[in-house]
Amino acid sequence: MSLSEKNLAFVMHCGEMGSRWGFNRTIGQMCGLLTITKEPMTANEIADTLSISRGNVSMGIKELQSWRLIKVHHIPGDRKEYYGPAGSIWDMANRVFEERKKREIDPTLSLLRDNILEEAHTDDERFAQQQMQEIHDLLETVTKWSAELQRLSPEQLQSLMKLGSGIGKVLDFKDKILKKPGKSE
Amino acid sequence: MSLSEKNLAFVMHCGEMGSRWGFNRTIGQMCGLLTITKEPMTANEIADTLSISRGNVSMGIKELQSWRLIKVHHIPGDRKEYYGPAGSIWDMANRVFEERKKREIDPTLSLLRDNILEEAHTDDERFAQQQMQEIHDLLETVTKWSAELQRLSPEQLQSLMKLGSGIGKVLDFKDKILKKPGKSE
DNA sequence: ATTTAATTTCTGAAATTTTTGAATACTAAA
DNA sequence: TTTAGTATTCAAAAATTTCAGAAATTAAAT
Repeated sequence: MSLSEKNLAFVMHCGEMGSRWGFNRTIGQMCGLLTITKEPMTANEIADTLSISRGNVSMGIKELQSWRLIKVHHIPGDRKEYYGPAGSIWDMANRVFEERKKREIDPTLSLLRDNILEEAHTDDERFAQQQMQEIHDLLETVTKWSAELQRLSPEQLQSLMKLGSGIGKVLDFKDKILKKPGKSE
Repeated sequence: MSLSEKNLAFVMHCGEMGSRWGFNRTIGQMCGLLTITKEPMTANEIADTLSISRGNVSMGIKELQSWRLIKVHHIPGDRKEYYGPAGSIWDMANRVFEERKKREIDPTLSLLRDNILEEAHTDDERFAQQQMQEIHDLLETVTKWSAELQRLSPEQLQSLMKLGSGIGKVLDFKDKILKKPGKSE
């Protein structure tokens, strides 16, 4: 199992970006490799292709599964496990996004909630609390919004994405349109 | 300069989240501290408050400045530098987002572009290239979109964010409304 | 110019993270 | 039950990152 020069370059790039994307080098490489490889690969093939230890691959697989980025395939009469991407590119991006939200936003949101509930005593605390409130509100909006996006049908999403600079126009219309009953929130 | 228990908890939390947010513990703490502290602080105050070395603070400041998250204040007749947040919470979130895009997406986008330009020779390469094309298109859409969002006025953004589940409805209307001329892309 | 106050850079030590590879566990077939 | 093929675990080694503190630098004040 050896990669063409270009494909190798891509896989290595994934490794280098790995840590920025939330995992480590090896896992980034594995993810990249499985994404551009047509047929699912065995753990040993992965290890050989990337020149890393078998144990490392095993850990990497576990991690990628916890991100729900890869899935296992089986071939009848063969007891090896074959790994491939868990879905489309779009699916994978969504998973990464979701998982990162869980790790990067949710814990902070929860801490902020607790903190905001308590009463501020000093002036310093009052100012701090205001700031925390703002952070909280911002994170909550983002959270709600991403949940909203995930709820849209693929067509709607497509439509929204393609909107581009049209978004401003549509927003302006929105006010006129949504003059239905009263409160909605 | 000592922090109340609650504020300390927040600052330490920022430290723990630091690496997930793209910097390291110390820098996370510094960022949190400066954000909830009303008055700008000197490097020494920061070092004392967080019990870290003066040199470390200096490096942290440089890093936070490269993220454009803090700015310097001067007090007439005082040659120390005072550091405070570079803008509102919203501004800061934007900066982090922007900066991370620059670090996490742009390099990949550029690699993918190069890769896609070349011609695929083998079947494996063809498949790989298809996948890369998809990743590329996705990242480009995200990029364009975030640029679009940044172009909106704060009011429009507010409006968009508050939309929540209304987004679906608005999208449906959009098709009817935008039945202007023909192509828009 | 010299002194003084401040900031920045640098180095190696410490802490943390990643990786390996041998030992162990698992599982299906013989 | 045993064996063979496979996957997983985990302690130790390697690599990387972070950090304190000293030395160097810069800039203001005298």
